[in-house]
Amino acid sequence: MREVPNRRRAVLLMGPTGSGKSDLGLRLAEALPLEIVSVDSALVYRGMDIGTAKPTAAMRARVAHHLIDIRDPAENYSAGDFTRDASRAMQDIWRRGRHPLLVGGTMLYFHALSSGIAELPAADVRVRADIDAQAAASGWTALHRELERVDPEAAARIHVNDPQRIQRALEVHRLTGKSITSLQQKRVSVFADVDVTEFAVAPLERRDLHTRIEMRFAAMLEAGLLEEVRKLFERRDLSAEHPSMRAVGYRQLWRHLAGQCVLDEAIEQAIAATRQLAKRQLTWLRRRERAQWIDSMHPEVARKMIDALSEGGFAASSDATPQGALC
RNA sequence: GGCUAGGUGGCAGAGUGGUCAUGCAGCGGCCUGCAAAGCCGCGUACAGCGGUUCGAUUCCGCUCCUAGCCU
Repeated sequence: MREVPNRRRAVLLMGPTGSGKSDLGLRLAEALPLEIVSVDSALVYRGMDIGTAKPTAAMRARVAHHLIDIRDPAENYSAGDFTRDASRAMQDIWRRGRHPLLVGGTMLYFHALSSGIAELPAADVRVRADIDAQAAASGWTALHRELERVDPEAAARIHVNDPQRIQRALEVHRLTGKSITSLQQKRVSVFADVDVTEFAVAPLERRDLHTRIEMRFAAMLEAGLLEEVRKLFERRDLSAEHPSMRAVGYRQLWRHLAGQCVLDEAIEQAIAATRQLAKRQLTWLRRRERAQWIDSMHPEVARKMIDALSEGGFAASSDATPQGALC
């Protein structure tokens, strides 16, 4: 008698860049009735494969992956877009009688899913251009003062040197006439009625993570990352300002292609930027009280996780080969 | 062996007789529609040993080390 959970479940697999979570996700999904939902702000872009360590076509043929290659690099993607796309993907998966395995390192997206995200207006190019022009003319301090008038609470928590957030708060106010603080009050978690299991995977030692990051970037270059970036660089409609081109690795190699630094410098900076990204991801991870920490350097991580999930009521996938779960 | 110029925190690089360089890296943190983004915070460093001085990273001497030149 196989247990058929009537409650909707979801498994979260979170980890810093280079922790090996994609491979791990694949193994879990092959052993259990799971489909992968990518939680990654860079994997959404088509044509950005090597530098994002995107799961290969072969991997994606073995297990269903969602929210990968859904945007052109010239387009923008946001936490709001993600939340909408992810809920839809999860609904579909549940409808198929399976469970979503959310794998990734974009911690704001996980946060939006768990804590919910308010219904705010999307970014508005015109309003942003206006604000930028104002900033250029009178400085961000003046805009921060303006925010103080319309939304003192936001002004109190947003630092004067944080243009990105000052702009967003002002933008929302100009678009709605209401303060972002008041609008952010009501938010609904996508996981309100879902049984969520959270895993945080990372090497126990920071040194190990740094070594992996360095080796992985070298491998990416070997695999043709510079050529991949060059293709994007040569597109007339992309610039260094595009969010996609601000991604780690792409940004630094773009600078090199633009003649702003030599290749060695770009490489060094890209690796440092990756380490910094991983550090920020770990800061988010430490705050997730419900996460079970898994040492990604341990040889049997996959086995342990599958066991943990099976004990938690996940039925083994009937078409899964046992070996796939072992190593 | 002699002469000259230097030795500043992990690296780069200013400076001063008695509060603080700074940048990069690193570490900690923040985080609600650009998040692989944006932002905040954190370092008795002044080669060693003596001396002068109320006080020395800063002045003097010696030692060691480095670079260049000379024999």
